[in-house]
Amino acid sequence: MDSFHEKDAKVFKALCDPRRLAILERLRSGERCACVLQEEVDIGQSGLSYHMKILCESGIVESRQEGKWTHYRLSDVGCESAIMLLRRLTTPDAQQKCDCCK
Amino acid sequence: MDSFHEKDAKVFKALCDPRRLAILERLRSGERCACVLQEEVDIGQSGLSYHMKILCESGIVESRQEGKWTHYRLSDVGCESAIMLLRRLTTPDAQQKCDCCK
DNA sequence: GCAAAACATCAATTATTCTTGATTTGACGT
DNA sequence: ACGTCAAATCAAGAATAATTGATGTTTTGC
Repeated sequence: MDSFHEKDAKVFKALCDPRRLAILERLRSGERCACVLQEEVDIGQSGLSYHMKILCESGIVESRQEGKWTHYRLSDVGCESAIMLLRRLTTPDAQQKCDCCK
Repeated sequence: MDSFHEKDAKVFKALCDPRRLAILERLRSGERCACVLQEEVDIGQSGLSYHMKILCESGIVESRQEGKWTHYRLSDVGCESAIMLLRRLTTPDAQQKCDCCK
């Protein structure tokens, strides 16, 4: 299919899993390291890592390495561009009717 | 899992498929009946019906019956509330740090 | 009432995503 | 260099979602 729709879909794929939404909700109150997130959302280590990768690749979350810890936080830029994308996708264009709608 | 996250995820599930994004894009330029959409996005009849159901159930699209035709259009209310949901999910809260972030 | 058109639904297959435990990698302290 | 801890990656299975063709439903025209 169209590659730009694939790319847009990726952002929403990051948002369409309840566990990832639970993670996002935790990050709203500030940066967190993986080990803390893991407890807060009650998930296994490899499971958290899997979901964090998806969130980071979508651009909504960014990570910061500090020694052996990884800290995650919401990305201002990523979040804002996700909102703008959604707005763009749902904003009406020029008003044209198809044939069968007169 | 938390049922409210399940419910929120549903909106984004509607948006995370490239074919559905292609459909949305078509609807931006105005209402369309299923038969026209089907041609425009090059999909089979039952496939379109499947995707339209998901879009309608998310609230982003609404449908209107006219005889044997079904017309679909973007829902102002649904689109706006999807944007507000995304904004809410990505807006930082009170700034608290977890223990290991000092 | 019958046939056809426009969709919706169903059922079977395929594809994708999620989960889980095991292994690997990289950083740190000793 | 070795052991340990934090995460990432891998691999196998389970769960979900998408595709496709067949069947069902409703409306319209005859």
